[in-house]
Amino acid sequence: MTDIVTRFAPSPTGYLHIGGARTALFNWLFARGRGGKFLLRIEDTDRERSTPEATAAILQGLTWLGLDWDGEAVSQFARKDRHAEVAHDMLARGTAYKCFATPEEIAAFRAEQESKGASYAVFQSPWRDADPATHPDAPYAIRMKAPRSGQTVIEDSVQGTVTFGNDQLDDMIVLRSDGTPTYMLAVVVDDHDMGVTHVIRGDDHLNNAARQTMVYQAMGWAVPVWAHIPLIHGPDGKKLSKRHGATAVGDYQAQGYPAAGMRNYLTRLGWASGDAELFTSDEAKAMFSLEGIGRSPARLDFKKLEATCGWHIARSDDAALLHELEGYLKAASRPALTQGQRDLLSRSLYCVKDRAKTFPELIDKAHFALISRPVVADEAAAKALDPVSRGILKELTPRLQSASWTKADLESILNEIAAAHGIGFGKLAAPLRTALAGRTATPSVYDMMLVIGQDETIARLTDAAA
RNA sequence: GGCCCGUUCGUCUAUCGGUUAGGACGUCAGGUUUUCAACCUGAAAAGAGGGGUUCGACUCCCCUACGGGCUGCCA
Repeated sequence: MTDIVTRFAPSPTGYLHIGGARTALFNWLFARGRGGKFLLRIEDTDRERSTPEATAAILQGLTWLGLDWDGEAVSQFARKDRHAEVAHDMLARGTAYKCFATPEEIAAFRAEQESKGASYAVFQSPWRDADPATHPDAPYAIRMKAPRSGQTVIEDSVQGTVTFGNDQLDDMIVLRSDGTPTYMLAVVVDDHDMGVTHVIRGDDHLNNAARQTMVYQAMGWAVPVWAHIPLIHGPDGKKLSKRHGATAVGDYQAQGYPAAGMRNYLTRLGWASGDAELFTSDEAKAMFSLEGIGRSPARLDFKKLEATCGWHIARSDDAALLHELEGYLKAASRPALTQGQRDLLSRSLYCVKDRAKTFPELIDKAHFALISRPVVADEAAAKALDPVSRGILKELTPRLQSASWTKADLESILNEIAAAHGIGFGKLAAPLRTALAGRTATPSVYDMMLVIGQDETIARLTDAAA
């Protein structure tokens, strides 16, 4: 069994799309779960549309998601000489030919076919069987000499056996008249040279697989295992677009979704292994297989994404969580934490992290720890502070001065006060909550007091009682 | 137009000829509770339509409908 080699091959024409990220994830899971290699290749042969900024954005997106690749990212453009070499090799083998047809001639051919109402218009170059010597000095493109009859069969791990009639496939150009390779050639040459054994990519490439198979055959190379995965759709079932909101992985980071949750959610989108729903990346690597990939496009469901992320946040190590949260603040262009906030937030994580689904939510739950006096109460919280409750707070303060500041001690003091006034604990907790956080929805009053400490607690209660 | 792919609860999915069609998110109803969450229990909720094949089809075949992809000297 040869070692498994997968790759992710985006074109750097924009940010890393969420669908592309999932494709990368599947390749990563498959390779990493089987001791194989996961390679990265930037398909930058289209010089017009490729930008270094897009390349940087893609690498950044993969890095944030935690999808590490082996070796350096390969630039497809840098390999253009090798591509040309293979094209000429095909020429020498007689599996390709020089075509002098101009784009105008080809366009005219298509227009004519269309006007005749032909069901399909596969361009048949007159140069396929002509002697190139009759037209020696003109620029030419190199076209694949594809079989005109019979069929080409794709054995796809996801889609099954897919058969194409060769009469549907034209003699595609492998090397343009300016000497640059087309995608169809470059992708095959690179995958072969890089030793790629499994091509896992979007099913928009399924048709291409047939033509690419012809290149493999023309060169006598082993065809890789294909796995064409369905694309991701928006919540409305339509093709994912800007209109649906977040389509770039960077958007998800900026919205505060944790990377582990994104990986888990994206793994389950279009793939399943029994009833497994929530798992770590190590578990995912162990479970992942091509057989588990679904055949129909999946829709994005933000509610489920959030639920998944909440599970991961709750289980995160505090230090790692804090670190990632700070990465979120930066990505979202929010102010960084002060050292004091960092400490308080760190101390409060235990009582807020199992309540938050995203980082902004986590920060909101930890509001009581991040604010400083004077605590400003919102409208609903302010209602809990009436003359009676202020009196109780006043009475409570001296008791807290001498408390040992453990949960048990605080509990007995508060229960005692509540009992003394013949009120339920809830009646006492409300004004406390207002005094400590200025809000009606907070962690437990004990946790808040323990996190902010004795001095700060007493100061806030004194403020509120005044 | 041609070729190719797809279609199970609202959503993600399990099922690989025989199940009361299972799980998860969401929704709804209870419970727990110092608030909000979290958590626990329960409920409603699905095989696109039509033909076959078979003792028996969600599962296999065909047709239709709907959705998607490809059809470039883009990737």
